[in-house]
Amino acid sequence: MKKTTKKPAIKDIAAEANVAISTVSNVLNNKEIVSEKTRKRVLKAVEKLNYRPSVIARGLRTKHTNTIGIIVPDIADPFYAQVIKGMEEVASKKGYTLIFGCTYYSLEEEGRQIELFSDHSVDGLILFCGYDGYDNVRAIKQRNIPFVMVDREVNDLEIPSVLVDNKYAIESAVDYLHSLGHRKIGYLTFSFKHQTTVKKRYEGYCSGLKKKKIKYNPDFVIIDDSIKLDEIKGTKRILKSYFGSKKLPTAFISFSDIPAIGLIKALDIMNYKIPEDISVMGYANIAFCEYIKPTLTSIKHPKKLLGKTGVDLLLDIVEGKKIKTRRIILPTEIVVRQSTAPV
Amino acid sequence: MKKTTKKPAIKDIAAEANVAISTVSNVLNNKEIVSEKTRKRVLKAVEKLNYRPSVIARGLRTKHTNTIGIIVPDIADPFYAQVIKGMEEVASKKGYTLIFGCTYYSLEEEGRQIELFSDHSVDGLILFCGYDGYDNVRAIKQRNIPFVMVDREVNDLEIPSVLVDNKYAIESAVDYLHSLGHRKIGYLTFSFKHQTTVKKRYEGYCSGLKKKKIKYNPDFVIIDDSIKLDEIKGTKRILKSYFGSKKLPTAFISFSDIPAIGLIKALDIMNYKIPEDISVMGYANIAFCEYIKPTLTSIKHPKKLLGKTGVDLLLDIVEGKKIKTRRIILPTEIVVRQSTAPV
DNA sequence: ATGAAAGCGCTAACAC
DNA sequence: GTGTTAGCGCTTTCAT
Repeated sequence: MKKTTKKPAIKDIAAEANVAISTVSNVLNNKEIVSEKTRKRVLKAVEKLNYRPSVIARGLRTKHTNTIGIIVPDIADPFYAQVIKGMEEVASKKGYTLIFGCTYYSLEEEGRQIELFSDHSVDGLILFCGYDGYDNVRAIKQRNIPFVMVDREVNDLEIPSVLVDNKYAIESAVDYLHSLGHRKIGYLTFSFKHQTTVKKRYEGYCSGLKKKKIKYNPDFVIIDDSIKLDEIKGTKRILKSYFGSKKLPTAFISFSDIPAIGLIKALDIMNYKIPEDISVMGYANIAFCEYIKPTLTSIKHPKKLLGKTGVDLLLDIVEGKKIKTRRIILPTEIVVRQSTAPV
Repeated sequence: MKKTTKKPAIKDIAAEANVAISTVSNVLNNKEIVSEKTRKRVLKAVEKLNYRPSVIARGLRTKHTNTIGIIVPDIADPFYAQVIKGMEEVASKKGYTLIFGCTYYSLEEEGRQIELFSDHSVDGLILFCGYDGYDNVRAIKQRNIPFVMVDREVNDLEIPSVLVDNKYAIESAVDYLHSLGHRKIGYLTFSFKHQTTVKKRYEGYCSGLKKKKIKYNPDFVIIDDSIKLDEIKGTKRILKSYFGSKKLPTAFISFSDIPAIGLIKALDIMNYKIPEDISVMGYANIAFCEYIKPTLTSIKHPKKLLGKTGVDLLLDIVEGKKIKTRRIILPTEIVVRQSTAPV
C-alpha cells in the first residue's frame, strides 16, 4: 500500500533543491536570472517530487487564473456544441481552461452563471446567446470582467461582440428563392421575446419580401412558441394542425434547421413532395442537413469560427492587446442542397 | 464615468459592518454562533458592497474548489454533448462548476488535460471515453484525485465506474434481427485499438452470432479505420468501394449511429431499398435517428443518465459519502424504427 | 458572541 | 544570483 503523500508545494521543492522559494518560482516562471546550475537542480527536484504549481494559489497572488467562462443556452444543442468546440480549440492552444454553464434560455439562470464565474475569478467571460436584456450585461460590466458577446446584438457599441448578420442572411434566402421563381414564400419561427437573432431573421424575411415587392401574407407565416429547437415531434404536430385549413406557399424558410426538418416531416406526412411541391430552407447548416432526405438547403452560420473569433477577441482584451475592431461581423453563406428547387 | 472600483474583499465588509473578519466569515458560512443583530449588519454590508467571496481564496484555504473536471473525446459530438448536459444539470444543482477539456481521441492529450485539472485543484474528475490504457488512470490515482470513469472498462475493480454493457447490447441486436428471420447479418465498425467499448460491441456481435449458431462470415464484416464518427461522407465513400465486389448480407449492425446513416446513404446510392432489401441498425440512439428517412432502428445508450450517474457517484465520493456500488451498469434498450424489417 | 492572528501556496519587491 | 518576506482573500483555531 502506497502511502498517501500530500501534493508537494513550492517550499518542498526549495527544500529538496536547497534553494530559496523565490528561486524555484523564478525557475518555474522562466525568469532568466537563475544560474544554469541551480536551474538544473531545481528542475530535478520538480521532476523528483512530481511537482506542479497550484493554479489556485498563483491565481490568488497574480489576479489571473488562465480560466475563461463560457455561457451558452444549451450544451446539448449541436449548434452550440460546435461553437464551443471552436472555443475549446483556441483556448486550449493559448493555455486557457474553459469553465462553462448553461442557461437553458433563462435570463435568470444566465445571471446566476455570471455571478458564479465572477466568484471563480475567471479572466474573461463569453456570453453566447441572442438575448435582449441589458441587466446581465450591466452586471458583468459592474464586476469589471473582460467579456465579449457572441451572437447577441446590443446597441451599446462599447461592448466587443462577434456577430452574424442574421437579417441579411434571411434576406438573401428570400432573394435566392425568388431567383428560383418562388413568389409565395412562407416563414417558420418561434416567437421572439428576448432573442435578437431570431427577431433579426424575421426582419430579414420581411425586408427580403419588400425588396422583391412581394406582399407579406400572414397565412404563410407560422409563429409558434411551442416549436422546439431540440426535437421535431412537437414541431411536426403543430404544423399538421396548421396545414389543415390553409393554402400553402411554394417555399418555406425556417429560422432554424431542426424545425425545418420537422417541417419536412410534417409535409411528408401530408403527402407533399419536397422539393417538387414545396421547397424548404433551414438555417444554421448543422451537420444533419447532409444526413436527411432530401438533404436540406441551409444557411451556413459560421459556428466554429464564431467560437474561435470570440475567444481570440476575448483573450486579446484580457491580455491587453490593442483591439482593431470591437465589433466583428462574420459572413453567412447559402448552402444549396436537395430541398430547394425551381417552382 | 463610474470609477473603477476593485472587487471588495472580506476585510472591506468587516470594515463596513464594523466587525471582525472572522465574524463576516462566520455569517457567510452560516455558522450559528453569530448574534442576529450583527448578522443583519454584516448582510447589509455584503449587499451594499455587492460582495461575493472569492472561490480562489477560499479554495486555497479549504482545499476544495467546488469544481469538477470533465474529460471527453469531443464536445461537438452530439453523443458526448448529451452526456455533458446530464453532468451539467446535476453539477449545477449541487453547486459545482464544471471545467472541461477534449482529448480528440488522443491519450496524450488526455494526459495533458488530467495534469491541467490537477493544477486547477478540481475536487474530482470524470474520465469519459472508452479507452484502454492505464497510464493516465495511474496518473490520477497517484495525484490522489477522486475520480470516476464513465464508459470505460478497466479490470481494476477498485475504480468507480459507470458503464454500459456494450457486449450484451449488440448481442441483443443480433438476437432481434435473428427473430426477424435474418441469418446473414453484417457488422460495421472502425478498428479498435484502445477503445474498449468499440471492442466489446464487436465481441457482442461475434458471441451473438455464436449463440444463434450463425457462422461468422468475414465478407459481411467491415472493419475500417477511416470511418468517421462525425461525418458521413467518408463512410459513404468507403462503403461504396466495399460493395462493388461482395455479396451483401440481409441486415447490418453498425457500431454507431452516424456510420449507420452513412451506410444507408451508400446503400441508397447503390439502389438498395432500406429496409426492404437490407435492414440497418445503429447504436446510441442519437436524436437524429428520428430525423432521417427511413428512421433508424438503434440501441438506446443512456447518455444523459450516464452523465448524471457519473457526477452523482463522483460527488458522493468527493463528499465522503458511503458508496453502495463502485461499478454501476446502466441498461440499454433496442428502439425499433423503420430501418429494420423481416427478411 | 466576537476578535486577533496564523497560514493555505504562490509571486514580487527588496535586501544581500 | 540568491534569499527573506509581505501579502493575495479567505478559514480556522484560540483568546477574550
